[in-house]
Amino acid sequence: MEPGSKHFRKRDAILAYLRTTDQHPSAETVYASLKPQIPDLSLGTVYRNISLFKQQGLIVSLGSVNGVERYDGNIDPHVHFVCTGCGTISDLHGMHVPEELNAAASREADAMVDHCHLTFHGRCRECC
Amino acid sequence: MEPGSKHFRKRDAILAYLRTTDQHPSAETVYASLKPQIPDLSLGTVYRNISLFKQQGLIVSLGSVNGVERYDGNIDPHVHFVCTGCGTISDLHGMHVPEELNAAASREADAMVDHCHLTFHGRCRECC
DNA sequence: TCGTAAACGTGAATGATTCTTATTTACGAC
DNA sequence: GTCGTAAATAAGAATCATTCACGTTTACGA
Repeated sequence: MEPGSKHFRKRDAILAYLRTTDQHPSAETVYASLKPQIPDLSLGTVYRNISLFKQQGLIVSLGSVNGVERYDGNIDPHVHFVCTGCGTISDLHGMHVPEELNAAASREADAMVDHCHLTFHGRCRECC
Repeated sequence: MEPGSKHFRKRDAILAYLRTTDQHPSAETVYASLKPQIPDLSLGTVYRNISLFKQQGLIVSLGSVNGVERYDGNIDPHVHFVCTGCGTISDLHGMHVPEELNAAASREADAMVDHCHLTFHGRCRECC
């Protein structure tokens, strides 16, 4: 938002939160995290804006873990690890999917591929 | 089931269907596909058995597409393409995630990785 | 000050999935 | 064969994440 404007206050807070955290939160988590600072925030607003950000490509969905969709405000491609015990998602910045695989996938699928997700699943140290 | 036994009739039909198709169906799709042959099949049975198969490692979940979970009866690791238009999931048998990446991920995540999913997203020829 | 459109809060609606409960089924012991 | 038991099931209610509908608030420009 423009400085001094109160327009889009909540929308911006939601996006800022998603961009700041590395927790890959759910909508509920975003809501719970912002509620103390923004007492009149509603869950509907969180869902509405998250869905807007997704459309605009400002955030990405990481899919659902235990039936709850998770989001990432860091849109440059990276690899994830999901703990099947506690549901924690963490970034694996040390690994990369070679860009050229997208082209290979396009060819094999006979489709227009625009991105891919590489996700490892297992149990973190705390969960086993 | 043992030959000659009628025990586990529906359970086996569900597993057989999942192993036979390459459609990566949802629970609803499994139900609709088997209903004609098994008129007294119920959706609850499909969900119950799918959840059992998942636990036992007989099938894998591919995550949700448009809010609906999808399953694969082919449990050896392979790559998928998901069309964001029509929701079709197809196999990319020509591509592989090198086994040794699991070890690298274990190391970086400090966790016990047991499998990974590589999924490309885009639009199939019919959808654009 | 007024009009307008975007953003929002609230609560109802939706829909996939899970749970509950009573029923059916197969099989072993007698 | 009959009875007891445990697994599998059908049916429908319940749950819960997400979306929708609608009336209200807010900011800004005319």
